[in-house]
Amino acid sequence: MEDTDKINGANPRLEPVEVEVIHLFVQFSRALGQPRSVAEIYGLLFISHKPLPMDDLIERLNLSKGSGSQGLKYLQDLGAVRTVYVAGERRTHYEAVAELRNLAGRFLRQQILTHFEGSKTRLERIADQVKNLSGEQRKFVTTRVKLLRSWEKNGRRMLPFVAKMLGSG
Amino acid sequence: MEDTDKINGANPRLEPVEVEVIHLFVQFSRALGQPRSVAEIYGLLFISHKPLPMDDLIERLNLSKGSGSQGLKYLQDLGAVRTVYVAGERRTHYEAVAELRNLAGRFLRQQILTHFEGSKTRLERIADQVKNLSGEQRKFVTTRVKLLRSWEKNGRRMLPFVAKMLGSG
DNA sequence: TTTTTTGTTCATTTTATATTGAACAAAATA
DNA sequence: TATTTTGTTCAATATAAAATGAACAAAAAA
Repeated sequence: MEDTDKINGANPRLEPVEVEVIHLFVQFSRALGQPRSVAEIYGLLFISHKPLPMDDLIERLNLSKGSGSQGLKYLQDLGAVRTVYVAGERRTHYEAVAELRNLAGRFLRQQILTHFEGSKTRLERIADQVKNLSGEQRKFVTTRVKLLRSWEKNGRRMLPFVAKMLGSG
Repeated sequence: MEDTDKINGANPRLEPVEVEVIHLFVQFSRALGQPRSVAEIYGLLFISHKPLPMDDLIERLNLSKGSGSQGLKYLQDLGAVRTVYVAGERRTHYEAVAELRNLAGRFLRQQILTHFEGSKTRLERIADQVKNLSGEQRKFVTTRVKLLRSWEKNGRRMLPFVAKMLGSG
């Protein structure tokens, strides 16, 4: 008889300490807007003292093959997980990259910068359109555009800084 | 005949410059994981040189009353919008609070800290469970717990810093 | 008081996102 | 070679989040 318990129940395939660590990463993931399955995969790899193949991950976490494959690909692209060769084993094994140094930077770049892409262009377009306005409104919009510019600058200055601070652990 | 165009079409109730600014805030909102309607409301208030009542907002943005009411409440709680009394007007009017100083801090606190709440407790629980382990695994888990602790500390140190940097515009 | 205006709440619907699993491909083994 | 193992892709489905609008309440006006 197969066991189909979920993480939040009592999954005999996971030890208590593993369950707790996974929960921790799932919490993180909600704050960062990442899918739960990805957090579960990273969490389990993070706390496993030896590399695991995809099979193990999806069986112990009750994930589908698709989620496993995609989640691992995502984490690899992010640099949060790397593949490891294990002697005598055919399957590729994975382990967590636990150094925040580059990880944080890459995450911020991927999550934030891609979204901010084009904001510079759009700001310029807005600045152009100010010319079509007049009187009260023109004056006001001009001050707003200035403010937006300064926000954008501050934001850009901040990102590498945050990455550095996080990476200094 | 009523016009029902969306923001991304040509909404005659919104001037081109307003459309662009709203788009900008919608982009922000995706990066920050906030609902689009909230971004639209803030965007329109941000670029309007006089306070607007809820009616105006939902009509020009094609939002429902519910979204308008909830969005404004959310923005008020965040401190991103304040109410303004307008002489001879019965309806409450709203204007954008454009100072990032406190805003950023409150946003970070609300979005990040609430999610991290309990992470400290959970970390302690994990540290406890280490006692039940032995050998190789115990050693490894111990180092991981130390790492998690340092990450948490760095994160906490960073938040006020970020808030300050953003607020210095 | 009755009526109208203004605004809130929350069950339902819609939309966006994540997950699944079947079909497929590639590589190793028999 | 045929067969099993391992892993990917992506259309279909399930889940979570946001938006709607009807019912309701509160306050002002008639």
